This record gives sequence, structure tokens and C-alpha cells, in this order.
Amino acid sequence: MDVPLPHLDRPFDYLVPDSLDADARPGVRVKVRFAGQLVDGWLLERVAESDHPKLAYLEKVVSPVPVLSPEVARLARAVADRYAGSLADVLRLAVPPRHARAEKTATAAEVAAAPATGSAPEPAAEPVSGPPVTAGPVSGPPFGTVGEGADAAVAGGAGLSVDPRGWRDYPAGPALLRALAEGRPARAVWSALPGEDWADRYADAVAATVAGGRGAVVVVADGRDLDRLDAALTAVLGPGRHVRLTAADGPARRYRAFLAARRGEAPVVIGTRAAMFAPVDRLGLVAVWDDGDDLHAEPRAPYPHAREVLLTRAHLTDAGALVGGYARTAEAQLLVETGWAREVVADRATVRARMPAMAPTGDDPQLARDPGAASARLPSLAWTTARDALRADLPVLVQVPRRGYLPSVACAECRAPARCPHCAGPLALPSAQGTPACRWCGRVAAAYACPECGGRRLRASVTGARRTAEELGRAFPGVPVRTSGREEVLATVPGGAGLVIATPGAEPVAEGGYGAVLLLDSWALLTRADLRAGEEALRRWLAGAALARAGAAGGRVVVVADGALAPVQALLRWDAAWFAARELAERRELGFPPAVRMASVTGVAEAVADLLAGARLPDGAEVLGPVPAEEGRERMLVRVPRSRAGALAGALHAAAGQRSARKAAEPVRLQVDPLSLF
DNA sequence: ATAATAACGAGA
DNA sequence: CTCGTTATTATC
Repeated sequence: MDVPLPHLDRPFDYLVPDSLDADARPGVRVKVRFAGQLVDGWLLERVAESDHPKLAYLEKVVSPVPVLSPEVARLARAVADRYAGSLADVLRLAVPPRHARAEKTATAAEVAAAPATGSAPEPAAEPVSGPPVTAGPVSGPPFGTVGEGADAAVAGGAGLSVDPRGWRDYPAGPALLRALAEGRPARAVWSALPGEDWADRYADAVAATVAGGRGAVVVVADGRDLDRLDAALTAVLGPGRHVRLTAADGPARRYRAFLAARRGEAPVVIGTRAAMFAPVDRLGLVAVWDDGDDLHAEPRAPYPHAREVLLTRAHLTDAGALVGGYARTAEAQLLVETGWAREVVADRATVRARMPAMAPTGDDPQLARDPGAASARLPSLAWTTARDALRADLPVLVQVPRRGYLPSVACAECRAPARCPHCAGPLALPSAQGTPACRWCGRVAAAYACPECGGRRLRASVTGARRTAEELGRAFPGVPVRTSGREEVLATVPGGAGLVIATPGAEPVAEGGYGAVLLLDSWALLTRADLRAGEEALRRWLAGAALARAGAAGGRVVVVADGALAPVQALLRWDAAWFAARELAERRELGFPPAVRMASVTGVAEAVADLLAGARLPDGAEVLGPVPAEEGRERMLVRVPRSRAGALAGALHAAAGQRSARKAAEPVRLQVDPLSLF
């Protein structure tokens, strides 16, 4: 029933009139009369009898295309249960809006050929167990030992030949590919080497899965990553073997792509998070690249995260799973530490050989002596590193904060940019009412006085990529300057001398790799009041640094940050696993996710109190708060051990059901795994 | 929203 | 005890 009310989140039985008998197959959209009105719904299964005494007739089959596959129906129920949401809400995310014209292009024969895969549907017959992340015990064997994998270029059992290509750089890599080719549910957390062509590696893993006769779903964060993966897959699988599914393509194309996937026209679906529910036959692999990117979190109720949906999916279908990135999230680390997934990492010698030379620079006494550096507002080491790379005819990447992400400040009287009295770095405001502090050395400038006019008041201004580009252009005359950011994102840049100013996430790949990468927004990233500030900073640095040449080939990275900080250490050593383990240990200590399961309840105070009063929270649940939320609302957090995660979601959903049943007017937002905890 | 059903109270 | 009214609850 396509109504979002939590107390109606269960199947209802209807009689099927003879006239609709042929079309009324599981997975079709239907219209039924419910409480006097016509509402949309989903036909979940056909049964011989019903316990209900008086049944109404199905009003209409909207379209005979069974767009909801049995596997996705089960997945959607499990996701709704995990996130304390309703099946209808999840189905809205899982099945794109119908586009009648796009549907017409499917002939009757194709409709009839729509696969009836998977086990018999049992909608809501029994609660589906939570995703493996919450399940605790290790399920499924590891996909091979290091020794076995190292020299295995040919798949065993099935006699399929799989070339591990770049996966040879990782001791467990070839075994991973072999397992996928043999249809075994290998689960891996992959830490990509610096300079790694991740899209090629994902294409290899997908190709191995397809060679084994199974399908794959791959989710990436944005359109640029998608284009890259698309090209890599076309190169490896050939054209027409994969479907591209993303909301950015518009409703018609999206629905057409969805139907193609549903009909099983291609074994592989790739896309942004819209693709996480894509129907795929005989699913053998789910994969997500860069799971720390917050674009993987769905902003619509019940706010599922692509990584969690895909892992649930792997669990339900016994498919393999690949969670990869240059960085590693605490959630991925948990998969490794619970033994659910195997870590796929290169050994230290290989990492060292591939790494660019790394250097931190903070407070910079040489700044004044370097006129070029001073005019570019760059610490001296950053400036000389860039200059050397340009002299060697190599491109230089400068990673700067997103425009508006962190407002810089200027004198309120004369508009002169406010500079750090100590190192002349730009001052910025971490929050609206915070004290300005230096973006380079981090020193707080409490008693600032403008050197130009003596003014003491400051106003916010923005120094984005464009402004930085102008200033750097002046510091390195004659060098081409390109920017890549919000308005225009470059995918690639040529290999010769040139400056590339990019915001995090928009760094273009340089032909042959960058000679130097300057990471300038360290302080802005690290001082964010967020549980994940360190993780996020490291993720962005690694993504930028990964584009540099190896140290032996002249690649250098300068990070303007204190080298003693843990995320900086992790960058300097290129050790995302170390940082993730540290981060997870710290969250265990503090009782933060993913070591525990958190849910937030947001609304006006009475509504929040009402819901929590009616919730039968599991043993050991802690209620924290309230903290003020946006406009008059407040937010309470509920924390439980991971073993009670399912019970917590169930209790909150049931409590929301009670409220909606008695028509409580004030809305309450439930969010399991909320993005931000503060 | 609206129909059924339960709960309640006044008058026979 | 019955009828009529009102609160409650389920909605195939």
C-alpha cells in the first residue's frame, strides 16, 4: 500500500477479478480501494486464501510490467526494518517513477520475458534479519589464503580464466577475483594504492563475476566517478553488457534503464545511489566505491545509506561484496574486525614504492623571505614544491575548500582580507559566531586589528577556488591555470606544466599523474564539529594525493597541517587502515557509531517526548538529549548496543505507528544512523 | 476520510 | 434493558 503511515506498513489482501487475473502478477503496480479511496499499491504475492473475512476487489493493474522483483521486495522490507521506516517509503526509492512513454518501448514479448527470479516472495511474512553488519557471527568462508591467491592467474573449479591484472599488487587480490569468478560470495574491504586506477579494478571484479555467470551492482558517489567506471567497464566487458542508472539522467532515461535492468538485458548495473536497489539477476557482487562520501546517504526517508543497503543485499542473496576506497570508513573497518569481510591491502613495500613523497608544513617562518610565496599566500614549502614541479614540466594540483564552505573574513571597515598576525595566512570563521582562526597555522586571532586601518570588526567574505586561482596565476606567471569545482568539473587534464585548482571531490585526473599536490584546506576540514571530521579530512587528502606521481617519478604532496595529528600521520604514511582502526577504537570508547547503533528522534518537544514515551525501547537503550535542532524542534538520540539494533528500529517504528494511528498531528522524524550526531 | 464498533448515559 | 449518542479504531 503506497501510503507512508507507519501503522499501515503491512500487506493487505484483495480479490483478483478474472479480468485482471493475467496481469495481476507479483511485482506490478496496482490501484485498490482502501478506506474509501483509491490508492496506489504493490502486488507482493498471489495466495489461495486469506484470513480476512470480507475482501474487496483489486481495482486496477496500473501496468503489467512486474517492476518490483522478488529480491528487491525482500531487500526493501529488510531496509525498512533496519531504518525504522515503511516499506512504501523504501519502494519509492527502489523503483523509479513510472514513465509510460518509456514503458511503451518494451514490446509485449519483452514484458512476458521479464524474469521471475529468486525465491518465492513472502512479503512481510516473517521479519528479515538485519544486515550482516549487525549480525555479529561470521558467516561464509574467507575467499582464499594469501599464499593461494598470489600466483593464481587462472580460476579453479569452473575453469574460467580471469586475469587479475592490477589486483596482483594486493596479496589477496587474485583470490578475490577467483572467488567471484567461481560464484563464491567473497567479501572484501579494499584499500586502493596511491595512483590506483580504481575504476579498472572495479571493472575487473565485475568482469570476474560476469564470467562466473552472475550479475553485479556497483554504486559510486557522483557522475564523474560514474563516467569513469562506465568507460572502464565498456573497455573490459564490451558495450551493452551494463546498464547505467542515475537520477541525473532524467525520469525517462532513468526509467528506461531501470526497465532494461529489470528485463535482464545486461548482467551489470552501475550508478549513483539511485542504483543501489537496481534489479539484477543472479546477483553475485555488490560494490561501492568511496563509501565515506556523504553522497552515498539517501536524503529521503528512511535515509538509507548505499553501503548498508548493498551489504544487506549481499547478505540476503549470498552475493559477494566489495567496499573500496583510498580511505577506509569506520564502518568498513568494522566489517574487517568482525570477520565479515576480508581486507585487501597491498604490503608496505608496495605502498612505499607507489606513494608520492609526503611532507606536512604548518607554521612557516620562511614565508616572508619568499616573495612568490607571499604573493600567492602560500607557505614556502608549498610554493617551492609547486615551482619545482612546474619547472619539471609537470602539472600541479591545489586542493582548496569549496566556495562558501568556510567563509574567510575581511576587515569590516576597509574590506582588506584579514591575515593571521603570526604567519599571514588567511583567517576564517569556523562557525557564524566563532572566533576567527588561521587556516594555515590554526592559531586563534582573538584580538584582531586590521593592519591597514586599525579596524577591529570583521565581516565574512569568501575565498573560493576562483580567487585562489587568480592569486596562484600571478605567483606563477605564464603557467596555464585551470579550475575544477562546483560549476565546472574537469575529468582529466593534460600532463604538462599547469596549475589545477580544485575543490575536494572535483580533482581531475592528470595524464601521467601530478608532479605536486598541495592540500590547503586542512584546518577547515579538521576543525569541523563533526564526529567524522578526521575521517573526512583524510578521505579528501587521500583522494587528492592519489592523483600524484610516485615519489620516484617526482611526485610530491604537501599538506598544510600539523604533522602530529592522526589524520595527517595516516596521510604521510598512506595508512588508511591504521587510521580506521584507531577511529573505530575511539568510537567504541566513546560509544559512538558504528560501534553502537544510534537513532535520532526529531520534532517539536512534545511530539518527541510522546513518541519516546510510547516506545518499548530494548534493554540497555540510553536516551540522550535533548539538543536543539532547526527552528523550534529538538532532537533526542537513542543509543543501543549493536546486538539490539533491530529491536531499536522495531520499537521506534511501532511507536511511530501508534502515533500515526491516533492521528498525532506533529510530525516526528526518525533517523537510524543519522549523518551527524551534533 | 469514514465506516465499524465499543463505550457510555439517559430514559423506559 | 434499550436506544441514541459519542469516542475509538481499523481501514482488505
